[in-house]
Amino acid sequence: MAFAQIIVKLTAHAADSIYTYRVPEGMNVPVGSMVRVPFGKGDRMLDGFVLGLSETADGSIGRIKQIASVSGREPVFTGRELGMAEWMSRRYDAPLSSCLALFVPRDPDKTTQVRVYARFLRDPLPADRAGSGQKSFLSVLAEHPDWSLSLLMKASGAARSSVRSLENKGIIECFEESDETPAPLVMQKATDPGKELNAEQRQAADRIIRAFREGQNSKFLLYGITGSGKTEVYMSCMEQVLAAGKGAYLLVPEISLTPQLVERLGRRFGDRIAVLHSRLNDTERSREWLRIRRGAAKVVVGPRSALFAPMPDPGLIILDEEHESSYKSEITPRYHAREVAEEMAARGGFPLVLGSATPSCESYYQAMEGQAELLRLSRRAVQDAVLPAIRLIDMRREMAAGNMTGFSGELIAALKDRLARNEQSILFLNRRGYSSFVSCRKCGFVLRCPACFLPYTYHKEQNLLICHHCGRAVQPVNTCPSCGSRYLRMSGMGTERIAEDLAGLFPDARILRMDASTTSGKNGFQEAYEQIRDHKADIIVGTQMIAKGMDMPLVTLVGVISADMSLYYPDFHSTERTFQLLTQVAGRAGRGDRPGEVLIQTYEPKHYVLQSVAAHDDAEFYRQELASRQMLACPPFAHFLQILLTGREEDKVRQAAGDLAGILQRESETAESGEAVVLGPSPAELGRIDNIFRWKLLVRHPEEEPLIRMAGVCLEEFRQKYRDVAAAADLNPVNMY
DNA sequence: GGTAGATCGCTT
DNA sequence: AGCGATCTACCC
Repeated sequence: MAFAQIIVKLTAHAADSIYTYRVPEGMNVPVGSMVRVPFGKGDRMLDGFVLGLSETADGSIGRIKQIASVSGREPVFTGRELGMAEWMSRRYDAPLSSCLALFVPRDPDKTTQVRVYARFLRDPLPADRAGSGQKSFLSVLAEHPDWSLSLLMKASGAARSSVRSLENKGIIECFEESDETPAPLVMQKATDPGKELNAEQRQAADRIIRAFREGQNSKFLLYGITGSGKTEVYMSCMEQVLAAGKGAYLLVPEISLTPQLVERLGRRFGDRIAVLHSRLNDTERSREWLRIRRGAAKVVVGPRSALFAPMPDPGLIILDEEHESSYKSEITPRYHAREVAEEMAARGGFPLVLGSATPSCESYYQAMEGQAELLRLSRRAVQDAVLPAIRLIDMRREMAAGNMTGFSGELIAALKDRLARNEQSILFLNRRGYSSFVSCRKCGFVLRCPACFLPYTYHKEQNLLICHHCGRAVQPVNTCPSCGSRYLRMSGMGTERIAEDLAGLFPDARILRMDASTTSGKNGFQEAYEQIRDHKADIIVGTQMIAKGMDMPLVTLVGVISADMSLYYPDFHSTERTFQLLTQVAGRAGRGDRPGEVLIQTYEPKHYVLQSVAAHDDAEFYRQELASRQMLACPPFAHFLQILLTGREEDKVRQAAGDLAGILQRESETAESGEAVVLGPSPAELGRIDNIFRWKLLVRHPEEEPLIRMAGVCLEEFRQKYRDVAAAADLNPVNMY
C-alpha cells in the first residue's frame, strides 16, 4: 500500500494545501512527479506535485482518493529545484505550488515528440487490389522501414486515404513512437569561432573563468560602457564553461531578446543553445525544456523565467543589463531574477556575472563594498568609436524666447544638418500616443478611465481615448461630460504628436515612429529595426524601446525631447531610472565610424542626474545618488516590503489595513524584529480596479532577513483573521507609487 | 476555483 | 412553511 503527499495547484493565490492520495497498483510516481488528481466534491481534475511518499496514510482526514494519472514520463522537478522553490516561497511570501510551477512545463505530456511510423504486417497478395498510391507507398516503405509516416507519404506521393486502405486490408499498420530527446527548434551549425578579445575583455573573461575553475561562488559586476562588447565576454566565458562539461544561463531583458542576438549566439554555439522566448507555444517550450534536461542544450538564453530551465549541471549564470526592471516579476511569486540567480549560484558554488553599462545602485554599492568584484570595460570595442558629445538644452530659455513647441532651436538645426548629410537621428520621448490627457478648459474636468481613474491618452491614428493601464479604449467626446462645455483641451505630447509635428517641419524626411503601439505585431520590432538598418528612415521617434541594445551605426544624433518627465515620479527609483535611460539612449549615437551628438532638452539643467549624464561622469551620479539614498533610508541602505490589501468592500479593506499596520507595529517592537518602520496604510494610487478596493502598507527595515521573517509572522496572523481581504507582499517593489 | 449545506429574507 | 439568493467552509 503506497500513499503520496501531493501539493495541489488550486489558484495562484490560494494558500498551499498538501493532501494524501493513494498510489494505484503499478503506478510509478517518484517524488517530483506531476500528477492529475480528483479534487473536491465534484472530483474536478487538478494538477498536483508529489512532495513525498509513505507506506501509511496517517494524519489524513476523510476519504482518500486515488491519483488519476501521471503527467509526462518522468519527474518534473529534482530535490535541488524543490529546495529553490521552498526558498522562494518563504522569501517572496508565495504559495509553494506557484514557485514549483515555475520549474515545470505547463504540459509535461508535450515533452515527448511523438512520431507516427508504419510497418508491414503481411506481403500484399495478388488478390489485393492496390491503386498506384498504395503501390508506391509500399515500395518506399520496403526501402526505408525507418522513415516516419509523413516522410513516407511525401516520398511516395500517397494520400492519407491510400495508407488507410492498406491498413484496412491488414497489409500494414501504423504505430507511434516517441523520441528520447526532441530535435532542436532551429537546426544550426556553430560556424563562428569568436572574435579576438581586446585586453580589457580578455582580463574580465579570464577572471570569471578562474573563479569558475576554482569553484568560487563569486559575484562579478561587469561594468562596461555602451558598445564595449560585453556580449563577446559572455560568449567567451560560456564557451569555456561548456568545454568543462557544464551549462550556462544567459538572462536578458525581454526587449533585448532580438533575432540579432539569437542569431549571433546560434552562430557561436549551434544547437547546443536553447532559446526560451515568449512566442514559443506549449509544445515548443516543453521540448526545449526536455532538451535542456537531457543535457542536449547547455546554453539557455531567455528572460527571467529562463532561470528555471532544468539545467542538470550549471556552472555559470550571466544577467545581462542587470539593472533592468523586467527582472522583477510583478505577479506571484514576485521574485527578482538577480536574487534568485544569486541563491542558485551560491547553492551550486559557481560564479554569477551581472553585466551593465548603467548598473543598479544596489550592484554598484556592492561592488564598492567589495561584496561583488568589479570588472570594468571602459573602451568601445569598435575601432575609433568615441563617446558622443552630450549637451543640455535649457528649455526655460526657449520658453522665455517665445518658443512654445516641443523643439528647441538647436535641436531643429541639428536635425536639419543630419538630413542634409544623409545621416540618421533618433528622437526619444518616453510617452506614446498623441496627447497625455484631455481636460475641459471651462471646469478643469479631466477625462479618466472609470476603472483605473488614470487620465486617458488620446491616440489620433486610431481616434480613441486609451487607458494605458488597463487598455480600455473609448470614443473621444466633443463636450465635457461634467459641464457640457465644448472647449476641450489636449495637453502633454506623446510620440504620435512629435512625429506629426516633425512631418510638418521636415516634409521630405522619412519619419519612423517606434513605440508599443507601432511594434505590437509579431515581427513589428524586427521590421522597424530593419527599416532603420537599411536606412529607410531619417528620423526615428520612439519610446524607451529604442534606448536598448539595438546597434544603429548610421545614427549620429540623439535628441531627448524631455528629460524631466521621468525625473519627478514619486518613487525613489526615478532618478536612477532617468540616469540609466538617458545614458542608454545617448549610447545609441555614434556607434559607427562617425562621431555622435546628443542633445537633451530639460527645464532642470542643474540637476545632478543631467549634469553627470552630460559629463559622462557615472561615478559622480552614483556618489550623489547613494548619498541621497542613505539620507532617505532607501535601498541599498534599507529594505522595503509593500503589502497590497484588496477586497470587495471598501470599509473592510480600510479597516483590515489599519489592523495589519497595528500587527506589524506590535511585532516590530519585539527584540527579534527590531528597527522596522511601518508606513501607511494609505489608499493605493489606483485605489479601485474592477471594483476591487486597494490599500497599501509599506514596511522599512535596515536588514532584509528580519524583515522577511516578521512579515511572514504578521501575514499569517492577518490571514487567519481576515478571509475576505487578500494581502499580497512585495519585497523591494519596483513600482512604489 | 467549485460545491454542498447553512442561513437569510421574502412570499404565500 | 417554502424556496431562491447569498454566505461560508472545505476540499486528501
